[in-house]
Amino acid sequence: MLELAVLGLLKEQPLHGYELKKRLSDALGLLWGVSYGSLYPALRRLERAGAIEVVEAPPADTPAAPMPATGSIGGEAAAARMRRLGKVSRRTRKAYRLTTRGEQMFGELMTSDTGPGADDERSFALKLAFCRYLPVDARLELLERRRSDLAARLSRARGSRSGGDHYALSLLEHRRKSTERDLEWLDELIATEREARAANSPQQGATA
Amino acid sequence: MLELAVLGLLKEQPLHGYELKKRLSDALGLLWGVSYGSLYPALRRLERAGAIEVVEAPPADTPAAPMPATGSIGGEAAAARMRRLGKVSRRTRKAYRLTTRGEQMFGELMTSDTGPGADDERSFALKLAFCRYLPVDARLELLERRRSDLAARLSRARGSRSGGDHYALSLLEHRRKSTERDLEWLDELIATEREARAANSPQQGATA
DNA sequence: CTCTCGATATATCGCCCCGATATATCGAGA
DNA sequence: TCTCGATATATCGGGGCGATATATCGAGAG
Repeated sequence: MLELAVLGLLKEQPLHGYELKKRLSDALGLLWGVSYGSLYPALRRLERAGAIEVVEAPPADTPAAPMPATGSIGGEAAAARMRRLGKVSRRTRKAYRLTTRGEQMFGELMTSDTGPGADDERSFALKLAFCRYLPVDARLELLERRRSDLAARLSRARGSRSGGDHYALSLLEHRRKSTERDLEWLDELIATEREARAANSPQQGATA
Repeated sequence: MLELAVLGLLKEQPLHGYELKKRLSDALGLLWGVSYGSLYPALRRLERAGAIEVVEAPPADTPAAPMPATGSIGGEAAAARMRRLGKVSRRTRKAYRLTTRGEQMFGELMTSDTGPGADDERSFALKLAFCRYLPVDARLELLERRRSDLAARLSRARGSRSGGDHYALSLLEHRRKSTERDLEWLDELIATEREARAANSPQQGATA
């Protein structure tokens, strides 16, 4: 799960742990605030698996690892000043870059079906956030698999006879409605996606 | 989290692990299917903490632990038959009973504020499921705390300017609407609760 | 000028939860 | 008889989380 998030973020550009944490908590903070206690072990796992590799980031004069000027890593000027003063500070800062193996792993994770588990929602939201990296057919498959999962859950919810007090009943009902809304939303997404596919490759309808 | 669920179920009657698992997965399975890998350690923790204690459940002729006839623990007839035949089978079956300390811990867990964390929703749903054991004021506090948490999340969601592609935007928007629905639902619950309180003790409005 | 404070940055620890798996008994039916 | 599914308890590895430790750096207070 976390692996996928990291891989997805690193597809754009190399980043170091702190920045990854911020992006996962803020930008992708739709749901889910990742902790260092999971992030750094995840980075080590990915490194061990050969999916990412360290690039020596720091002082701006290292041409080997050109970090984008878009403030993602600050402090280069300061580091340069220190070096001029004869100090070697260089606080430990490692940036990670996606390898070919990492790209491959990203693709596998994006299309793998972990089955409806506990963090269903997180998992789907994450995949949706990186949906743009998938070919159109894979996008549709992702959306439709989610749709069928939710539909199954809904019919299960409808089937179970109500046991419990007022509060439990109300919660159950609210969640049922909520799932229905989710399905409607998914249907919209699917429709949009189908239109886009039809517009981009209309010959598919004629040849197949 | 799991502790609270176990404690809550044991308030009704003593149960053994397997039955607890079933009830947590089915009856309370609104969300959340607990695994043995968490349940048995949780039982051990609770036992260590003195919140629950083992009652020797099995063969129906043990008057010390009168299990309710409501099929929660089956197999007594079979066990009796075996005993008649001279066999001592007695497959290991331990039922757990809530202690006074356990009742106390339940109260603490129900009213404690873990703050908006990851399993926000689970936690609230769980507390709502056992809401009936709380005094009315505590119920209202529970509902209102949840309301303020959701309201905070909503305003945060509204505040963050949209960054991301079509999919991320759509997801964000959908989740925003979803939270709004949740708030409406909570408001209904709160209103109902207030009416109930007013009906049960109308003098409160006059004396205070 | 110094001192502290908050942001930057990496890393680890213990705890909880989960899925998978092992083990064993028992009733029902092939 | 033999297998299958339900009953029942337990453990293992691994991931995620909150808390915490450590260290540097820029900025503002005194």
